Amino acid sequence: MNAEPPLWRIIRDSLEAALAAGEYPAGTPLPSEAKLAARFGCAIGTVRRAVDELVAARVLVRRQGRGTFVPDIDAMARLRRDDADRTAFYFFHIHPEDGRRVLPDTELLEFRGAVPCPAWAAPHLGLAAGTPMVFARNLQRIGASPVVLDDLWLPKVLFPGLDRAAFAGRDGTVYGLYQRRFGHSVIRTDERLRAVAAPAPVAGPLGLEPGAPVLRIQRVAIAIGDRPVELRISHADTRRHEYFNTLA
Amino acid sequence: MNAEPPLWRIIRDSLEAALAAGEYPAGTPLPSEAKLAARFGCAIGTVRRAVDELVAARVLVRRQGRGTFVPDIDAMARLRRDDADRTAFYFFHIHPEDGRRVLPDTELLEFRGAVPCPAWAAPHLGLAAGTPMVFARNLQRIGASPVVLDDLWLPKVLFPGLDRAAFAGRDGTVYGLYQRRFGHSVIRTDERLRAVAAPAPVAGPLGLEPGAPVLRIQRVAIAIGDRPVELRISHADTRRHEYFNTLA
DNA sequence: TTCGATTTGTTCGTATGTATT
DNA sequence: TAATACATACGAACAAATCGA
Repeated sequence: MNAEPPLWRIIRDSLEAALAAGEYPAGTPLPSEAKLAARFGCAIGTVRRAVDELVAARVLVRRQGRGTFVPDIDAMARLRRDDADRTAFYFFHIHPEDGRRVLPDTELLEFRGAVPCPAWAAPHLGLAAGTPMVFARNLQRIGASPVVLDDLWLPKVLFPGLDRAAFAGRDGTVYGLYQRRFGHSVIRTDERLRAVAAPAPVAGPLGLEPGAPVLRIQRVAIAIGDRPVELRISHADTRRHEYFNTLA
Repeated sequence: MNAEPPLWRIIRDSLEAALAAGEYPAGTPLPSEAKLAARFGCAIGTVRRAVDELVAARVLVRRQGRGTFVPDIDAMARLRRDDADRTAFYFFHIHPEDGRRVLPDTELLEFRGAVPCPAWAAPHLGLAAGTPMVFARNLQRIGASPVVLDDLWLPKVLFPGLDRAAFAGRDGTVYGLYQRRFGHSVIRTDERLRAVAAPAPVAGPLGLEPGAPVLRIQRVAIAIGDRPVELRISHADTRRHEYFNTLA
């Protein structure tokens, strides 16, 4: 009874699996549409339909005359720093209330190369409590003032050899680091937001009174192939900044 | 030097303009792709490309064997009440922390058919301060407990004849009412979130102490044709509920 | 229930334009 | 300039879903 899925869906899933397996990292183009059509034994239009889906899901980008690529997260951020285009800021949602878009400066406050996964964090990443994790605490400044405090939890097995120097000395965003060095291209985030009274360890770095209302953001970053790669707990001071969200 | 836009984009914009002008309301199908192709003097594939874009933007939905329609907001909500599908809950982001998805029950606390637009609200809707507005205050309950307090501001000129009875006696969501009665199909929202100390008028209905941290959501709802139709200030008690957001 | 008309969904193939190297 | 790769547009055939006669 089960009708088989259309050919373009088979091709799309096949491509996504190859991308998740690490073929065609961010710099290298996929085979041309003509070659893919030959490989799959189908018309070029069918390949285009499959790629269209992956482009819509932000897994791939097309460059006319050049080829089709996994997007380079940091390259997009660099090219469009003061642009109105959303894509560069896809994962950076805290902006000044006047609507300007500015990428934050980040200071590494703490780094631990191997800590057991807390029980509360484990289910969000599909892990068992106690799994070895990398932990980092970042303070993000927009302009001069501290605005966001991030706690990052990374499954150690996905980030082999990541140490404090590599983390702090990265060139670009943490997601760029994940992509370039470990092949994890983040394409989606699931976020849960709450208003909470600032705990003391959060209030201090943000320059707030303990108990002041802060925005608590729990984010799971998901890489190509639906693999969760990072759990992040952020606390944001929203007196002069806002969390922007466009649903379209 | 300015290359003219491709044909499919011209067709897409033409269709969107027609939809924004009120042709083809939610129940009635668009002309078939073959008819549209004849009308625009192009191939059927070109029409499909244009419609593809509008489907991706959630402006249209296709039904094989039936036709292409503007989606009926309430019908989607009814069909998928306890479904995992996101679409029905596109505009309802507050959910119990356990992840269940439940549509809230709404109680109308206040309704004013004609109030001048406050100066702080005017720019968000592209209006002048003092423009006549409809104002409503809703209390949303999830399960038994009050969770969200909404203040709605609607440009009166867009909602002629809307009175308390029609507003309170609606069948379905407010966005369903906007669509069925006034032809405003909301397809996008821009939201700005902050954590604030609950003002007294908010704390009372939510059963909170004044000053407790609450999530403040400022939302502009945008209908087909990029027309802002509603400004909503919500305050949510996030002790037992969360604001969910998936970026994909 | 069956059948046919209508409409969208899938797949094929071709030709030409535009951007990049 | 030439080769390559994606973008646009055309056209055709058949499949699958829907609806009414």
